[in-house]
Amino acid sequence: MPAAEIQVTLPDGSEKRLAAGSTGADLARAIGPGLAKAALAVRVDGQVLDLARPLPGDMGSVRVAILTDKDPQALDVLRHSSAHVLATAVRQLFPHAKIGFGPPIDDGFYYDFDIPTPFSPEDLEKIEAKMREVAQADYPFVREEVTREEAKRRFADDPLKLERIDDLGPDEVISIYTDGPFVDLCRGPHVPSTGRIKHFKLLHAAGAYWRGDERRQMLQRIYGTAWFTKDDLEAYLRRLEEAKKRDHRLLGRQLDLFSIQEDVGPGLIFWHPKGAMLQFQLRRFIEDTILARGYQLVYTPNVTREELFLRSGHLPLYAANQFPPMAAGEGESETVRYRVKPMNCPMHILIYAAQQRSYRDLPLRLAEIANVYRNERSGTLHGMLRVRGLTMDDAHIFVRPDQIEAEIFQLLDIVELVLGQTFGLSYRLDLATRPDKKLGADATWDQAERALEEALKHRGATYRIDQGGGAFYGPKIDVKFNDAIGREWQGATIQLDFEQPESSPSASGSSTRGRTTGPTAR
RNA sequence: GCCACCGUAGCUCAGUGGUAGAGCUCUCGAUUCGUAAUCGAGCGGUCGUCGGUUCAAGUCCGACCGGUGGCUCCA
Repeated sequence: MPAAEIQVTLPDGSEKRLAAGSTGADLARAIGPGLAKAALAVRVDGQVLDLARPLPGDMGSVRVAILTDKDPQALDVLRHSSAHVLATAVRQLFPHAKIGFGPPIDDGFYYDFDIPTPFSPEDLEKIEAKMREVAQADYPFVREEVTREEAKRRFADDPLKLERIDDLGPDEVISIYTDGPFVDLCRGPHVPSTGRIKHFKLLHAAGAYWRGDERRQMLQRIYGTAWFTKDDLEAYLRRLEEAKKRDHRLLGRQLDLFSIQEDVGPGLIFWHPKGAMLQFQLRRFIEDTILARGYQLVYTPNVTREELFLRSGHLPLYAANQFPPMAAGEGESETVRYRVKPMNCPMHILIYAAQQRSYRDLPLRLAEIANVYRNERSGTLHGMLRVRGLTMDDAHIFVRPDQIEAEIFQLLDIVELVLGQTFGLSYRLDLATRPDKKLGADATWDQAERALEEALKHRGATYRIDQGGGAFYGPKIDVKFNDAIGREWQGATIQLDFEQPESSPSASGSSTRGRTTGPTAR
């Protein structure tokens, strides 16, 4: 027996009674005509829903907020709806385009299309013009719930959507949204109609693998941005312009700090005198910082017999990122393969293992500001922020299990001192857990992941879980920050490794290795 | 690596297959009240590289090198 009335509690604590089956729009109207006009969506017990959805009436009083353009959550809704308008326009101009995903993102939205010929800049202009027509037409966003069979029938010509439908769990509600001529499989919510979307701009097109998987087909992605007011849109576009002026690649040239020479190769940095002085000062600062915290400096070779990286487990799993081997003659006729080092771990472990160690020696903190070379994929290179040759502030700490937490605390302190206090960067912590390609037993991973998470929790740090983002030898805490253009980069990383000490000939089985990489980049 | 776009003077960029250009910088000169940009002149280019098409290629085609944006912030 459904209740004849539903009771809602508004954000200001007041309560309202509505007839059963009333929608968010009904509630807004009941509160006032101004709000009814400004309303975009509702938030019911924390969940954002379409204005046209009936409010749930079967669980007593619900907390309901009417979302307007004042609410940041409403901006996501607007952008999600903008993505649908984009797809609506593309389908009008390119009826054969198959649709992928079209979510809201920070500062905007995108939509992926499977289309034989990629979009040209002129296409984007036409699409944006068509989007304005779609917005002007003020099509309502109509939601319906369908069965799995019905959904498959409706999207029979859209293989990407069919794949998505197959991935939906048996209990999930399948909803589709229609705006004018366009129908999309979509979770929602959306603004009431396309007319609410007024201030937007398409930014650029780019290739993007279906589901981010490079083994799958390449789709054509269109990025755009959308805002509630013209001022917001213009301010955003201005911000992009300003950010361009602060691009380190531009400043590097203007201030004569560094260059990259085609004769030498991509991702390899030449530090000019002024830039080198900056690096010199930074190194001194880092060295002072870590020496004061019980780290000991070491220096190790830049090349090594390949054997070392075989033993450490790097080669099978990391070879794609290492430069190919070079040969050197040794002895009478023998040729031995050498590798440039991409990281220092095996080297530092050799120093640790060079003599008998007692648990009394722990923690042993070995640090090196080292040049390493990695064969990064050409498409990922970017100025000084993604390179093939870099100088890393790298340390390996050999610890007993009961010392792990204290060391992680100190590492996070160093991160805060350098990134936060010294450079004023706001950064984020990610706990990256075991990847598919990995060494070691699950029990070891359980232990390592738990140790990192405990340290984060005890410190009261906020962090996110990066599922499967760990290194092949252990989980890690990644420190990420944004550059002047708003792009995100990985700075420091704190990693736990139970494996390499074990596979190393004389390292103690009870020791564990922590490792940190600082922000010194080259 | 993959997709798109781009590569012309030190920098920013124009340049329907037919004799390589502009602004800024720089050098010199003039002028001045000219507060880094007043006026004039000059310097500066195998048009990324290699090959092809053509009577003729910066322009069209191919390969390569390099750069820019992007490659799950999941229906």
